Amino acid sequence: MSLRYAVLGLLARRPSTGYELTQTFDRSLRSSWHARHSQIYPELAKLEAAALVEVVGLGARRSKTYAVTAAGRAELRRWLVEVEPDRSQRSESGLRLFLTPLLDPDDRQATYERDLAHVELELAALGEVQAGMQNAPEPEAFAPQVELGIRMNTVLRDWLREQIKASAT
Amino acid sequence: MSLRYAVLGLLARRPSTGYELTQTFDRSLRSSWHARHSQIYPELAKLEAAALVEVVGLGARRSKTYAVTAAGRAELRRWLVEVEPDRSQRSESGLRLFLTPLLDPDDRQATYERDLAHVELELAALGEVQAGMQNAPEPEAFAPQVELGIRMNTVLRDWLREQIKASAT
DNA sequence: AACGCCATGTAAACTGTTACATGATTTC
DNA sequence: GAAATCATGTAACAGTTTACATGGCGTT
Repeated sequence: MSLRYAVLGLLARRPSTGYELTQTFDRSLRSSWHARHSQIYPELAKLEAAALVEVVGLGARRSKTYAVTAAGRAELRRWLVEVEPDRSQRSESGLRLFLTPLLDPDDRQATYERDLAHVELELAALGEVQAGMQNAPEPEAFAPQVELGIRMNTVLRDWLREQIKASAT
Repeated sequence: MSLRYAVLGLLARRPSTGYELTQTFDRSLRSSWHARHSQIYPELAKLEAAALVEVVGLGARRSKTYAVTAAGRAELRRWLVEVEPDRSQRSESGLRLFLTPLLDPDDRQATYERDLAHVELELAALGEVQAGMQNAPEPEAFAPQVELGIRMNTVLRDWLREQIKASAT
């Protein structure tokens, strides 16, 4: 059921085509939700049928720009404030981290180093998002969310460094 | 494909019945992976057919205790060390946090406070896990993983407090 | 006119949840 | 002996991924 609200929420940020949503899922939302175009296009059709979004423009290559309707905005708000959140998560990386103590020291250190390299790339990418946000086209209130991402990744980076140092002994 | 390795990994920690695995998924693994018994029992049957686990004991109420085989351990190691991790995540809470700036200040503050209450419960639960780990029955190398969970939740708690304070102005 | 990217859509296979179903053992 | 919990399984449905399919537009 979350996909519906993910799409609704992204469209509430700015009207977009299905193609643009697909890219936003890959870029901004990859750390919490993911969806392929094969899921997005049918969902847009369903949302349109429910009058929660509408086509506000046709562009090149028969692209359709969607925007949320008033009803869509109300439904998004209702979900965000009134529906009890599902707190369960699904993270293969989390599972791997949980199981890493089962490995012998060499393998363990190798996987921690692989993870560390990835976290550092992630932090660099988030730093760029943060730097590029001053000259954003629209007033962006999402700076704190980026900041949270940076803090989370920093904690993970430091923890990985500690584990690597500890297993080097 | 991760479910297979989640089950294999939990059995590598200690031999268990399907019922016990279900509980472990709910308790220790709820922050990164989740599975219901309806998924676990068929997976155990498949793992047994692939000779990665075996039944090592029959208990009361026709319960079966499974343990990983040597082949299972090798396969788990191969996955952890050699298979490129899928870094994508699935977290409804993350999605909600990402969309919260769309709400007006009152609603936003209310959702942050709901989240804060939940994070504080989570931290309390993790504190208990940490405290109860000294007198664990088996040598546990999972203390750092618990520590990481605590640090992550602490960062989130502090961030939520900041947002609440900021929106109170 | 060939290549690459933009853009949308559908079908089949796989994964995960909810609901149905049954029986054993312990506790009161 | 009734109720609660332990314990395992299957079936129907919902959600997700992978693969298939098609065509438009811009560049070289």
